[in-house]
Amino acid sequence: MNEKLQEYSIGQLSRLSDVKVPTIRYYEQIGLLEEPYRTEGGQRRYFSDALDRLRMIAHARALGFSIDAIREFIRLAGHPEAPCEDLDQITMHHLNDVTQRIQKLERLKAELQSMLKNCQHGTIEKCRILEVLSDHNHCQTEH
Amino acid sequence: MNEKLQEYSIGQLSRLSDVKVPTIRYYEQIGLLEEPYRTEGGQRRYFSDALDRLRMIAHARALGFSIDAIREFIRLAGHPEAPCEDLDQITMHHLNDVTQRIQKLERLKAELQSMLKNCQHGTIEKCRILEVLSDHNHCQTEH
DNA sequence: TATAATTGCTCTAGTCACTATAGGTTCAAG
DNA sequence: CTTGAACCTATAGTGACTAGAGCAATTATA
Repeated sequence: MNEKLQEYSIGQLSRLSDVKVPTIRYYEQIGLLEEPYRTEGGQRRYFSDALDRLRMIAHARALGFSIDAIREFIRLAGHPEAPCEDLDQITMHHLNDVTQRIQKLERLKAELQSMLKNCQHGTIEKCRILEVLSDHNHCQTEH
Repeated sequence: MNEKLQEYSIGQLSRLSDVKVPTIRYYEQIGLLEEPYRTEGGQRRYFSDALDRLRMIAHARALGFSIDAIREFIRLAGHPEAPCEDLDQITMHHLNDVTQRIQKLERLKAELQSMLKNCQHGTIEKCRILEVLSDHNHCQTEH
């Protein structure tokens, strides 16, 4: 049996995490990922803990958290005994953000649909799309 | 009666359109707004047509259209004899985009809500938020 | 009319979260 | 030992602005 720790090159880490190679280097540069050890030739070599963290980062990004929020997650993960209120706060804040974005987009969707409905498929002169775009008062909703 | 055309400084235009001064200059720079005439001292002076266009741009931006899409609107508006199908196409494309963005955000919202629901308000160590972040398999939906 | 306050000017650099490119080096397979 | 893929650094580019420095012009007040 192999007792040695599994090592990964940056390319392997990329394939395993679905994070692009330049992005991994970028995360290292901004301090999200620890600097890994290097081979004699200067190439990065990672262990599975780096993979775990990278997956966590990728997942949080996919969930829409900002880099700063992730930085905070990582910081909090280093204090397992602390209460998780801060964690809650960040998540709640993000949820509010997402909810607002959805509302905005719903309004936009309604307006786009009405734009399409109102277009008589004639020439631009008669097309209300430009009209709607030019005149905010045509809007049914605030934005 | 004042027969002279109303003139606006960039600051007045900004207040009337709710577009910030540097943004107006930026729009001019990228060719969305025509270069206005200048006073002897070199300051920009606008007429109401610029205000109309700026409002149109601001409105389209608020609706989520990209600068490129707006450029396209302006181009099409300059050819009123052309069929408005192109415009329709842009709008339709945008509508699809918005619909997809909404769907994605709805999934995200559900995920965040379940994360918060599962939080036991104890310590970070036991908090499921970090757990969920670290393990994609906790997710009910794709993202 | 003098001065002060405000607004304007250009130019450059910064934001976010990457992505792309150039030009060179190291590694692993055959 | 050679070849070619994968790696390295450094710089610049993306979109749509935003911020700052260091001046100049305009407008309001005394």
